[in-house]
Amino acid sequence: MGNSIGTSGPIAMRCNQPAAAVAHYFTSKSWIEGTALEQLGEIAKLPGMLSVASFPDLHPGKYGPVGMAALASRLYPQLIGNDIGCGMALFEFDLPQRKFKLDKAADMLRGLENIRLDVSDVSQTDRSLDLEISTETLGTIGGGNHFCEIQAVEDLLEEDAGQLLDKQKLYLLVHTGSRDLGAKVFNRTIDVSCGLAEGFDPMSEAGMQWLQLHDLCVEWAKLNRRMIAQRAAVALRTDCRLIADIPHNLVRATADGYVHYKGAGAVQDSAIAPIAGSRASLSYVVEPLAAAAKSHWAISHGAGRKYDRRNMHGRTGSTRSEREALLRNPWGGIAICDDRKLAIEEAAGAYKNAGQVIADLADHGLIRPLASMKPLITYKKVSIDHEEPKKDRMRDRRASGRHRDV
DNA sequence: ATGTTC
Repeated sequence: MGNSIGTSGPIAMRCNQPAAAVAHYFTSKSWIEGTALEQLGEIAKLPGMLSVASFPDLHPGKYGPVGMAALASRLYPQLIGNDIGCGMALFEFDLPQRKFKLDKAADMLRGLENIRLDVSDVSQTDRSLDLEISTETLGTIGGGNHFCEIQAVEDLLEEDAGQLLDKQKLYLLVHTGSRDLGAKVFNRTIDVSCGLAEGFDPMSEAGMQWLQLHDLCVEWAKLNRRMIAQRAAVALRTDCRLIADIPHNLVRATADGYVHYKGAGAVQDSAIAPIAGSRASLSYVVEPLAAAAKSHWAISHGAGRKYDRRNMHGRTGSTRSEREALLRNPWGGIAICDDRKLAIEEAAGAYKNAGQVIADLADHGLIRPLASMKPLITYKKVSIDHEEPKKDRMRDRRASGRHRDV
């Protein structure tokens, strides 16, 4: 019997192949749901799986756990899912904190996604891939856990952190991905393949096709984060500068195979990386260390969910004070989210403590925490009523004829 | 995750 790894045969040697080693880069202080660990075990048994790393923000996902990096000789599109290229990007505004008025800035940000963008250099169609490139959704946040957030440095945790981050300035953390484009690619991939369970041989037609579409989504998602930062800068009448952009939903080819990052920041060649907090915990800026080579150059991407979305309904938001609390944080910051269901799903209690995530990663020598960042304005979603720009701001904004359910 | 979808 030959080794099925690297072949595209429909029957893989799932039973004969020993499970890949699974490394845990978390401590007992991080609570990990049993389902997530079971899913991790299933991933390790996939054909061609070589090594799996898991992180303290690990939690269950639809096709596998979120918060892991998996090295394999085969390609598994379902491990990446539909939001191909999703990531976190940190920008610095050329705006001193002393000039910042929370309520005024929040009002200015409300029209964020209507600010005109020049997308003329984004090709509309990729003929070789038979794919129409979305431009309407470029520069938009999306739903779920996506956001863009104005932050300020809470604490510089290392002496040299002051060279990278300025306590007087304002920052923007953008968390979003490839929107409808990635979804289109994923749905197409599911449609054309008889099943994704055994993954793709990277040299097969289907494997190469997916990887090409994937690369496009990764680029589009990165551009999307830049466009959002650009729009936020225009809204606040300032400029911004990219500090770090770390994708956490993608595949990277290496000499050893293909690393599947699922909700795990791909930090190779990055001097610093943002790790998102939640409505209840600070975000962090960290330095990935050389030891991260053993975790396939992956680290956590955020606090990690404690409760899934459905589980959150009924837990909070029933009283007026609870509803108001959904849009405030302990540092005096606010959230812009007109969608109450979304606000409940993203409530403070839905997430684990990002501080513990950071501590666990540091314990394992993967990172050096540089700074904690406090949330000032978290932009999530604005309703149709608020999408119409105010008359006196029509100059640099475009009226939207689009509609969406909220 | 998706201008989602039961």
